Amino acid sequence: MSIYATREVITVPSQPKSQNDQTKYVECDDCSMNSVCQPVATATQSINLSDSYLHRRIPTKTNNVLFQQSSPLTDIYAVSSGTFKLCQQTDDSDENIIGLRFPGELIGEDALYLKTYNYTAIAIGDSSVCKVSVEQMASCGKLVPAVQQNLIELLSRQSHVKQRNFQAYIGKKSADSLLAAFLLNIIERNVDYTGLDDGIDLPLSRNDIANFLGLRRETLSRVFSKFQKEQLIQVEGKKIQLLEQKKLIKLANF
Amino acid sequence: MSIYATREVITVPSQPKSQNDQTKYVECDDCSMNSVCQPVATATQSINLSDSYLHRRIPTKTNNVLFQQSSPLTDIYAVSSGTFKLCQQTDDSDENIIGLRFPGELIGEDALYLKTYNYTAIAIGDSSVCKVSVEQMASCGKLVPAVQQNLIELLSRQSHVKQRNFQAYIGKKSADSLLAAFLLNIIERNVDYTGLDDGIDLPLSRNDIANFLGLRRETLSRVFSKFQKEQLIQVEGKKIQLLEQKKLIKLANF
DNA sequence: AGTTATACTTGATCTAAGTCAAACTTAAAT
DNA sequence: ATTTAAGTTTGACTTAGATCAAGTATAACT
Repeated sequence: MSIYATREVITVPSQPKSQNDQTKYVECDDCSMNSVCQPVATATQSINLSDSYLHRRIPTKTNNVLFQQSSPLTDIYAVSSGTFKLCQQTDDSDENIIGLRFPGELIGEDALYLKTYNYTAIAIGDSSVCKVSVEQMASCGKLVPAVQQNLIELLSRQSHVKQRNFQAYIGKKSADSLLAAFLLNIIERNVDYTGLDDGIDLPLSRNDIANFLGLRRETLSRVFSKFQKEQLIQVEGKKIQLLEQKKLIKLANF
Repeated sequence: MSIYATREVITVPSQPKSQNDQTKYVECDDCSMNSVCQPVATATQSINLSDSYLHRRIPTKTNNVLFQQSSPLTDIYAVSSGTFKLCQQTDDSDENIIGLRFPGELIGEDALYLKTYNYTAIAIGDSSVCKVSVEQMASCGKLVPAVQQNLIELLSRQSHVKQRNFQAYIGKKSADSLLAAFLLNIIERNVDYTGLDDGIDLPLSRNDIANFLGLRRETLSRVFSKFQKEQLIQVEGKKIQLLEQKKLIKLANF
């Protein structure tokens, strides 16, 4: 019944394939989905259940779509490298970015309740994802309670990430505090999963960032310029370094 | 080991106790936590496991604290009537409202991952909650996989609520759109759980609403006045009726 | 390379929200 | 019931961000 029944499972090693591959993958140990990926020990045996419902590190090119809004739930995903944007179409046919997902974070888990996806998920920059078949995992869960226990922790973790995201932006209105909060939120989420603590490599355009934060691109541009002039950040194309995290935290009034 | 081991279980009927009790309780059928509250059928028996880990409809007076930020996780809660605010202390010792919870919604579920609560939960107006002991539910879960399956759905549902909340405010900056989004978000959440579709009875002060939305109380007051003059809403004290939902939706640019 | 399109930045005005101050309204206290 | 305090609304002025417009940089195309 699963539409993936005949598709080959892509197995990729935990470390980058070659020394030329500069892609920063999240370590499996640091990934949200880890708890449902690892071999599960039962009373009598330790088996790698995950192979039966898991596709690891599927390469996903820029602008590839993981799933479309309103389509029925089949899989939930974890980002293993790159970035994804979650979009909804507005009435005036503008694309609206309603969330971002970074390595180690889940995509589509809220559809477990809804049964259909509530947004379209699109790769920005070349990325990769791990994918679990909901149907197949459910079967395994009936056999092995630990799989379910792990899924519970995973969902709670994602719930916490969402709470943090919400807190980051609610109640902030000035352009300075919004951008500071945005940069810190991204850093925070990347520290959790990749260990980097002051560098961002974000393939989002200024336009998309402005759209997401509810600012005009001109205003965002001015704040970027100001932050650079004040030596709070250092920008080289899409790479952003935070030079003065403490001052940014003050600006974001965390 | 549970600190609640000696506390009496409060059992309250699903309907209000007397005809004088005007409190609007969420119906158990409509509650987030329903899936872990109802009797669970196993192969050989149908038992009401819930009594062993569940306290139903505990009355909670205004300003009562469910738990303090940073204290260790013991229970997760569902609001059965009233409203709760989730707060964090800022460095300058201001109270910061970082979320609201309405009947049928969960509180503290993100601590399943964290193991400690990440905010302080306070009743605004007389309220009541249902409470599950995490430790005791976990034991039951090992015996009865259905308990865990239900918890998974519950967490996914809450994840969806949080996504909707985030979407409601992200990218909105004008005072008009923020207030419209706020009112619609609350109505939406109350429709899900109580079936009312255009009335709000919100014990939050204007000051708290302004704080939450990142507006000044003067600005919020002006927008309230404007919305009333334009016949979009009707206000009587803490009761708010939405007269023109379509216009409000346009304002909130949903 | 040179052209065209797209993305980003900077400047000059205008408008919406912040700030400060005072009046009014509702709730609490004696 | 009267006083006091807390919450809310309205007005006058200032400031931050939107808007409109032009310019520069970067990427894509032939």
